[in-house]
Amino acid sequence: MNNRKLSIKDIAKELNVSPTTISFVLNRKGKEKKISDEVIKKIESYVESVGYKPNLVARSLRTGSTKTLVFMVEDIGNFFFAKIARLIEDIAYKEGYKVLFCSNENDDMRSRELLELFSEMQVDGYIVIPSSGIKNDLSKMIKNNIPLVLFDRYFEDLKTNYVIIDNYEASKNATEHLIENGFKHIAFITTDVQQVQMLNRLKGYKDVVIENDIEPIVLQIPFEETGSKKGKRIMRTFFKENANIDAVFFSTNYLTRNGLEIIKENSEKAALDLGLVAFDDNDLYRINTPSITAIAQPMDDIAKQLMSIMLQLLKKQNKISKAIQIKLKAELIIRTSSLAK
Amino acid sequence: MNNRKLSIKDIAKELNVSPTTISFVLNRKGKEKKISDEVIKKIESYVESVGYKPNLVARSLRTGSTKTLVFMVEDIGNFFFAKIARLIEDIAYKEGYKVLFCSNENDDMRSRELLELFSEMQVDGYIVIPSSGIKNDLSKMIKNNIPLVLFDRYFEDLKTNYVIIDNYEASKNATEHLIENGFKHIAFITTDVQQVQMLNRLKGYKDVVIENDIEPIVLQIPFEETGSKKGKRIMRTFFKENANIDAVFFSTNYLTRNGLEIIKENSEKAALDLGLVAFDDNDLYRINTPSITAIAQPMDDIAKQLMSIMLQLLKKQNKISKAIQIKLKAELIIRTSSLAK
DNA sequence: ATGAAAGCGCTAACAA
DNA sequence: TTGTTAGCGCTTTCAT
Repeated sequence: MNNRKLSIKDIAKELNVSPTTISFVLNRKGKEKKISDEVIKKIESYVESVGYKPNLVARSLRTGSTKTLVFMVEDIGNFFFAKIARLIEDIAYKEGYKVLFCSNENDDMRSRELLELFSEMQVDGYIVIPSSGIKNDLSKMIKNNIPLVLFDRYFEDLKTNYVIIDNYEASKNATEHLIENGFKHIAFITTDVQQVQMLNRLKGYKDVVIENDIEPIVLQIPFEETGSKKGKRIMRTFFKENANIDAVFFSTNYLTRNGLEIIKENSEKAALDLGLVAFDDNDLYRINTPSITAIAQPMDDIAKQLMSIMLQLLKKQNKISKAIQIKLKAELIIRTSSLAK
Repeated sequence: MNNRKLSIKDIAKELNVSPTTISFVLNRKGKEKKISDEVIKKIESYVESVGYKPNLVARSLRTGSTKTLVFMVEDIGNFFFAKIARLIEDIAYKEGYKVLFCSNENDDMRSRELLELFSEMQVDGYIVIPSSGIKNDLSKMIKNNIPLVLFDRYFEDLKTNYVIIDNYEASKNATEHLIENGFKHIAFITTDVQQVQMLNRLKGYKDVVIENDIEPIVLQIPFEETGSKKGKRIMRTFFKENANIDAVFFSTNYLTRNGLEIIKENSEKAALDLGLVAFDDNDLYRINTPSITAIAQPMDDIAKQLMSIMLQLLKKQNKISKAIQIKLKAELIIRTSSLAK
């Protein structure tokens, strides 16, 4: 019933060897440091038998590295982010890193607080979806040569590493697809946030629609209201005032959810007749009636690229090289909701 | 361009005070330790001006507490777990704790590795969904008085803190509801894992069905096959061999997803005629056609209770009291999928 | 009202 | 081939 945890010192005393030797053996540097097989065996078997576990906090203090990464998104409860988180987790642990997930609520203050906290925690690297007002904070991190990779969005005038998808093209493809299927009054429902990824989605839609001599019909819901009663009211009014709409393109997943609900309120029949495309796929779109056409981001690839960049940064600290910027293609998964009626 | 981070020592030298004094001031013990206002102000403003940030690793080594919790679930990418994670995160950060999320894949080896890692990291507490073979590991933790709360499931013969829902009752209610709506051949689709929560769901179904002189129709898919092609084949065969089924009760969310897909393969019409209840709610069930009746776990409450227990444990270490065990009620959200056809 | 000094558990440069 | 020793940056007891 010895309560206090064993330390290297205790073991050293017990075995009549120095802490150094034990440290070497434990870190598998035994051979390298030419510790005799006999001693190695003695230490290993003793350590095994008493179930000694090293204290990582002490090691981190000494080495300056915590082997911990941060993964910061808007909301870790969101389907898309949760899935990416899972993929990141897998890769990170395989490489010997733990990862702290956190949600910044797309809020600058919160982002700042979190970044500060993690900096105090001495985490080794950051994978983040930036809220729109933290460019300066990120810029400082970059100057201090802290491993940082953005994703989902970025700042045009900030030389950061990032992994994004080609939102413009994805949006164009989806809009073209709707037009090809005979829809003439295509609404685009989005938020009013001024983030590159959202603006590019909007632009993709607009460009195609105008090119085809179709009038854009855009609804921009205030960001704070995307989930609220008021937001729903705004959508309801929008549909009422634009009764001629024959297709809807939702720019992000929570808008799809709320939008579909409102569309169904009126009549299930109407819902079936409407052309439909959603940005971001969901497991359940496949089994919906009608199954919902969606733009699927390549989550596996995003996670892989993020971690590949991160691991590179982690290795060659200091050697400042230019930013790695990766743009991936999203896939339009055509299901029945967007086919000619 | 001073690269190295400032330490308390540096500041002490600069201001001609001792590290002790600074530590007191930084930890808001200035008043308590009767440091003069003048010195307090001097230190605070200097610290502010140079942007000094304490090193939490060093603090943890010294204090023995990392202010970090672990939240371990099957798969953090799963809708239900991700939502709870988000709620836990909120509460934890408010209380000054960070939380490490991780997925154990319901695998004992992986669970063990993770627990070991976190123990080495000196985390302060554990909130976990246990895989079935780690009872002994948990038992050891409890003996060592490590703050631990289980959820979703537990071991009958292990005196742990836990938060669960009344699966038996939830399942009974759902089954009764289907019977009341005139369904006579109700299938129950589940996995073959021998976990309390799953067994209770099965039992709830069976008891009600037998009580009503209805023959149970149960499909238990091997756990490893729940997502695989083989699993789908098993389901397909099951539906073919039990053509008289008029309602299906899915015991968990991934089974619902795959099951619905298979049901729809044959005919969308058939899918509409089938009575349907799913364990665990999903945002999209509401907007499905038909909207899907689901058993919703009280996620908010689960998160609150988990953290409330955890915070209690964290406070009164050592004082071994008896296990806190909480059973919450799930809610049957009746939508159209389960109504009399 | 403030400071000196020890020590948390580990690693690594240097010594032997 | 192994040991001595000095810290990593902080907190806290004890002294003044």
